[in-house]
Amino acid sequence: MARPQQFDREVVLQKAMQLFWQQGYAATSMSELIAAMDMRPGSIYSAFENKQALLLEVLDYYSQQGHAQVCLVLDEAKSSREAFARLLASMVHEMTCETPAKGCLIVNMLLELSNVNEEAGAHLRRHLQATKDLFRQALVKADEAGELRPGQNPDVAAVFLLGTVYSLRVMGRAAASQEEMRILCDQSIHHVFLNQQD
Amino acid sequence: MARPQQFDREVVLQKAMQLFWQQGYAATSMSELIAAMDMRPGSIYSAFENKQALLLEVLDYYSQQGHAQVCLVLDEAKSSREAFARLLASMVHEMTCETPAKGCLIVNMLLELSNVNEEAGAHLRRHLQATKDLFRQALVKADEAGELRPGQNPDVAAVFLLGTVYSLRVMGRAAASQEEMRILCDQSIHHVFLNQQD
DNA sequence: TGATTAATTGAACGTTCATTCAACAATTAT
DNA sequence: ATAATTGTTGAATGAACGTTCAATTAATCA
Repeated sequence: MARPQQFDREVVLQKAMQLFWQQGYAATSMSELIAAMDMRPGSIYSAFENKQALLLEVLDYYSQQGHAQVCLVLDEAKSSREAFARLLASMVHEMTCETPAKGCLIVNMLLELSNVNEEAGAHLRRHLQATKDLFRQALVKADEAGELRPGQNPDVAAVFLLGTVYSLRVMGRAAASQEEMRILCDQSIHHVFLNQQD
Repeated sequence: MARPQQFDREVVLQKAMQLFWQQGYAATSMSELIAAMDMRPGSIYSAFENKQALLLEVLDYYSQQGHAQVCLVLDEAKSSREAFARLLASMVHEMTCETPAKGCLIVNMLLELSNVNEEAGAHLRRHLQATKDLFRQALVKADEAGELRPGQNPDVAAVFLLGTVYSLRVMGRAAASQEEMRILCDQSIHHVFLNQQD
């Protein structure tokens, strides 16, 4: 028995996410958010509390989507090597299909905010830890299936592959070429996994 | 025949650098710079033009110091393997000796600014390209000395090792452990270089 | 010593920022 | 219809931002 919301929460969250992703947190003003979300100040503040809370909800939304994407790719491939190769390749595509590249919202915000915004920093580190756990989980199976190179183990490989992801995220913002990124991915995959014919 | 400057340009640049490094560009206000540099607004503006120009000079200063440090380490070690191992180890130390870790000014600023500050972005990409060139140059010698693993070459290895540096920079801000960083470094060095006994 | 030059000072400027709120609109329940 | 409830609106708010500038200070030179 009241007036219904005119906006779709997920749609306006995506609009806000695009801006934060492209420009960063501090460089995105409420005026720009108001324009992009097509909402008036009062509506935004009644729906999201304030700019900080809006950011946190955007981060959670991105995080959830990211993890779903990772799980999907890791689960449907027929080997761990192929799974991680596809995951890295999709990131290379993501880092190069737009100019200028937006990079990764999480890594961008980690480097912009982790020292000046404790709450955001905690969200971001939690996400990265969860991603590492997903990697590790997939690599335990890979190890049991004998897919890992001698000297590798799930813990080491998870650190190494997450590091490769970080590299790609930075290279994206550095405007590195697709070729360089592919080289890095190939090297990393080759370092962790046995060749398929083995 | 005029009043001499009261401040040492390098000293106040370092003060400004510390703030930008710790907090980022947007999160560092002129008020904070005024306090840290112990200069009044007019002095800062007459010496550095404005906040943007101050940043660019800080970036150039950091860049110059960074390259000097890289050259030093790469030149004085008795093998390329040891040179890069020491370089990465010093970065691990840099990423973990302070809490919260400041990371790397260049990578921090790249992820905060490259999409919203064209001039800063250009400076940052130029620095990263120069670093890659330094790496490549050292790796050409390593290749000639037969230090590289089969399948490696200076171009590929430079991309890979610069990627490792990016990983460390992000891990620093993610509050990763020294142990994780050491694992990543060991893996990368082992991937690129032959074992010393070979 | 007085003139000249340059550096320093700090109050003040206009702008933009994130945020608030009273008035208004749209829906449901009675 | 009317009351009750909630969402929307947009002008207004105070604070903080980067920046400016007239006045002052400190040095050199004639």
